[in-house]
Amino acid sequence: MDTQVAVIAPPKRPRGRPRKTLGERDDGNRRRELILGAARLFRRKGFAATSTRDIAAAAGMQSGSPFYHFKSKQSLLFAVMEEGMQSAIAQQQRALDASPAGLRPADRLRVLVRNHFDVLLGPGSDFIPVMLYEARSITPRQRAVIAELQSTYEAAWTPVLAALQSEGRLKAEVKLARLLIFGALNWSAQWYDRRKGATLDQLTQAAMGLFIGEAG
Amino acid sequence: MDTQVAVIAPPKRPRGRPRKTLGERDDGNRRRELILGAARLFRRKGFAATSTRDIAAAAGMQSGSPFYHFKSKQSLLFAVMEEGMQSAIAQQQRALDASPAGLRPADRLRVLVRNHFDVLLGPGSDFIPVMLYEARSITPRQRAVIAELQSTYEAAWTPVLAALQSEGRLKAEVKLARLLIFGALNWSAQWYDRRKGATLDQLTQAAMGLFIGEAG
DNA sequence: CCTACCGATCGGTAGG
DNA sequence: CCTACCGATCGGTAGG
Repeated sequence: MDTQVAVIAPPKRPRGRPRKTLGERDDGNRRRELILGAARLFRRKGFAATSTRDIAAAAGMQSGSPFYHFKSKQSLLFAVMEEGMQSAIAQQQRALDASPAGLRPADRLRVLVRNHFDVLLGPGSDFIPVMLYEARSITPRQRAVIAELQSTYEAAWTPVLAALQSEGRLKAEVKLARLLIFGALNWSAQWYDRRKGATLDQLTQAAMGLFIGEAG
Repeated sequence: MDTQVAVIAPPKRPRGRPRKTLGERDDGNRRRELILGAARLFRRKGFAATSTRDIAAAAGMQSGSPFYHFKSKQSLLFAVMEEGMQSAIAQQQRALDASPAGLRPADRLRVLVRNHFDVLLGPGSDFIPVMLYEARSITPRQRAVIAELQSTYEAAWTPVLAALQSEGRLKAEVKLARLLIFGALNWSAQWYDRRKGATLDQLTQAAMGLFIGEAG
């Protein structure tokens, strides 16, 4: 009679994993799921308070598996930030491309502000808030990469603000104005509730009124 | 011959503790040192990434000693926030009391903005940034206490903004304007560097220009 | 407030 | 990607 070593078989894949459609490869899919889940958790609980086990569970994995895709928890955070910035840049470019050619500075600013609220508060957008609030948890080198992406994003704003200033509609130094404006917008990630209160259009209207006296 | 159990005597009080001046009691002093050190560490590294050992060491204590003064790490965080808000309220009240009686709304706003920058960016003021960025780490009940204090602080702003709006100088809904304005100001805690760049007066000027078109 | 300690949890890894 | 695990660290406590 041979000895039964494992009396109780461990449940196989206790949490449901996303089933693959026939013939569908998921090369980078699990990696994406990790990034998505991490973004959500990092935003809700903060980077330091989120365990890699939380993240693994959110993707239906075992506790050690995230390290097959990412060499460290920190590199996962960096991936969230980098991906967030890259898609924000792309989204902003699309918004600008979709707007009429001869737009006057005030209307151009409105496009940028409205799009920024989308990036920040739109559905499924935890990436940018995480980037904004967890910067101290990445290395200086990683921070430099993110800063570079931020510069690209902000580059679209500077000429618009400069034009408004020379029109006399923006009464503050451009560089400080940009910092203050981004503050006003970014802070909304802390208080905005999609389910109640203002719509993103109303928010945009209020911001435009505040910054350049554009009446509703 | 008796057995020597402890061969190497542990160093007594390896870290220098603050020496007491003759006759000076330090009833609440150590508690204050803990709060002060915690505020600095929470701001620099974040609540979750700061260990109670870090905090103890900053106050020259052993690792278990903070729990003689606070029942948990979280209650220490709450103490930082509560104390921060209470002194911010007091400081704002002093600023208002010290300003001339018949001040017009725009100048009253300037006093509030300038004082807010002081609260936020002045020397030794880690308390408010910690309160702003670690709200998710306290209990709902504690959050309610902080929210009450914030209401008191903000109460001074609402009539000023309402007056500016009816003057036509503020072109946005008062409630949204207040949220956007606090965002613009609060965000400065993320980027302002006391050692370079603008002074707090210049910051105030830029903010006034942006919000109500007050030219330099 | 210190000493000595505990149970829990954490990020990460070797080997498959 | 899972299994099984490790060393380190953490918040907190009993007893003095």
